[in-house]
Amino acid sequence: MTQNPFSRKVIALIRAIPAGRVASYGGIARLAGSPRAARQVVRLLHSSSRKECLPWHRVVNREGRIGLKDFEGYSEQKRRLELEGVEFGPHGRIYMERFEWRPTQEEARRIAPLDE
DNA sequence: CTGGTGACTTATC
DNA sequence: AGATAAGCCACCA
Repeated sequence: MTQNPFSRKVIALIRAIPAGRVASYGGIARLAGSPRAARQVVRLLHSSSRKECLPWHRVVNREGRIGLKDFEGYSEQKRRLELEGVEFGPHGRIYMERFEWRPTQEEARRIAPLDE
């Protein structure tokens, strides 16, 4: 399991993304208290998405585009999202203004307390 | 310790 | 819109 606070928060936050919504790597990192740690979110998705049963497909990049390459599961992620009602526009870009999950400060703190 | 790496992001052109 | 560069940070060989 992940012991350090940052990792635990990231895991908790990803788990909290509602179906039909998405979050960005940087957004999760920001909610977890480290705005610059987007690449650590990626690392955790690699190491824990399966073991922690995370809704990994709900995490995309800031532009609303899927980060995976075609041979890495791009189509599976897109399929999972579309199944949840997430809509893609031109250039495989999700309408983030409609689908990005933006919890309030209080919700975020409830999910990932700052004092761990 | 050092250097390489990544499902990123921001700034610039 | 696409390309490039630099910053980022935890992990790992």
